[in-house]
Amino acid sequence: MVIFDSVTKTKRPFEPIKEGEASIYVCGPTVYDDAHLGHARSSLAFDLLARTLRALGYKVTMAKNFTDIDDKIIKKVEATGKSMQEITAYYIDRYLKEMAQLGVQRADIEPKATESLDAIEAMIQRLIDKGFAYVVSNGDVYFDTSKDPRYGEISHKVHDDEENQSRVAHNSEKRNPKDFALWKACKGEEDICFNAPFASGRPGWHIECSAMIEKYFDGNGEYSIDIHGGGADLLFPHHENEAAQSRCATGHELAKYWMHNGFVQIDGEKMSKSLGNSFFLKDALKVYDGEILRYYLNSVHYRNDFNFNEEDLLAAKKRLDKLYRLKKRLLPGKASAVNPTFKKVLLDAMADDLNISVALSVIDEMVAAANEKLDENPKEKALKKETLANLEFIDTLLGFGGKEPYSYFQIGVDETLKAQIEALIAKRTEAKRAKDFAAADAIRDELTRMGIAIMDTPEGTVWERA
RNA sequence: GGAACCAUCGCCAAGUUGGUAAGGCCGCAGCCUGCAAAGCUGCUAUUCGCCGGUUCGAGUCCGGCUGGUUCCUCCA
Repeated sequence: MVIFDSVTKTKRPFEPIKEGEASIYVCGPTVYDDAHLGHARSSLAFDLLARTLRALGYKVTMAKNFTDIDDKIIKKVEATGKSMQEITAYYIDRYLKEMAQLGVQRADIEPKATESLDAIEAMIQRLIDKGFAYVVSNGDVYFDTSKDPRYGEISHKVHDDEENQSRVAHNSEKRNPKDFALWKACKGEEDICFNAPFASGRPGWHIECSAMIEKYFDGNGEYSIDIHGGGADLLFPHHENEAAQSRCATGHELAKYWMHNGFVQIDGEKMSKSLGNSFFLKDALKVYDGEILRYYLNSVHYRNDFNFNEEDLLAAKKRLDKLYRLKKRLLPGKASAVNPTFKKVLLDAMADDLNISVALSVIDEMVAAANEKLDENPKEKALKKETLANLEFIDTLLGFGGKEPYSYFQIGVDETLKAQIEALIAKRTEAKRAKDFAAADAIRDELTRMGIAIMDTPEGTVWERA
């Protein structure tokens, strides 16, 4: 496995800190609102990472946190009158359900800030004790970036204090402009606060992740985890700050590899709520099946920016359709063993920093080759069984193609409509038998108007939702 | 203002060590079909934003320009 490390900006061979294992921590969402397409993309990208590493034989432990203490959540509490727990539990539940629709496997560890306060406080205390952090008059605790000579190495940000000074002038008690809050002291009665030795208050955003990683991963004395992931926007300041805190608190580096996924745009425009475009994942899921969205969102390399639009989505759907049409030709039957060459080529592609484009092209070629052979000899049992096994492998590695093909093509068609369609097809088959092609074509037109496409096969007429 | 990344066929998109452009969508022709659809076959960039340079040879390296995105503030 080769991974593009955002810190060195090069592809580096994956050499885990513990032989045969892979520890991954991905920054999850702050749960104050519904998940958007960007969350989906990040989630999907690291799902692919975990699946690939598992397929390569690594024992993967993946953690994805929920930030459930945050200013935006507090604002939502104030705006809705609901409790913080109600709000965060609601959005966590929705997030998990929507990601499940995309075929994202659950993380092995899903830590929450509210459940990690002990670790957070301990780490802050350690930083204070070691002189890397300081408490100011109101009880806020800041990390002293000047005490960490390696601060800036993750994001390659140059210290340009002069310029930044003006921006953060109001934080007068900060010793350096780049210092950031580890703990925010309670401001008023209505604030949501937790007790801590330094002051009643709540943790800063960055410390959560550092503390959770220390809590759940042992590391090897040199690094705490193998891979730290997240959106490209998190590189600075979030990951820079995480790295600094952990480095100073533990004496070793946080992660051996850093991976960052690219951004999602919609129809060429920056994704924002004000645009009113299908910003939320839930809206996209109303229109498109999760599996298609998964295929589409994963069809572009995770580091590239992604321009979400209907035309491309449709092209992606057609590619997936082809795979399922092949699957129709293979059933009923049982899978034998995956073709070793196919497996190797597919895995090699994914092992190259998740080269999904090559992986998908390998699949397309496999599908075409199988169709060709089946055209020649529709009853080739060994081929059918092997192809079925190939499809199973694709499902395990990439998370699509696992459905029963007829149901895939009939998503959103209820039983009544189904019966109606099948009755029409039966009528058409009768008309065809009687060589009444005008009547047969009229029925086909009617089905087309209903959004149903039909195709005649040696085994009879089958239909799909167009 | 500072920094990073990107720019390949009508559209999406691959292309570590420079060696002569994957795959998909669309389109065209053919096979198959009562006709279609589906599937298959063939065709579809002498060319990789522009201008220079290095080299026997560059999409791939270097410099400049143009265009786009991102980060420097909460953000996947």
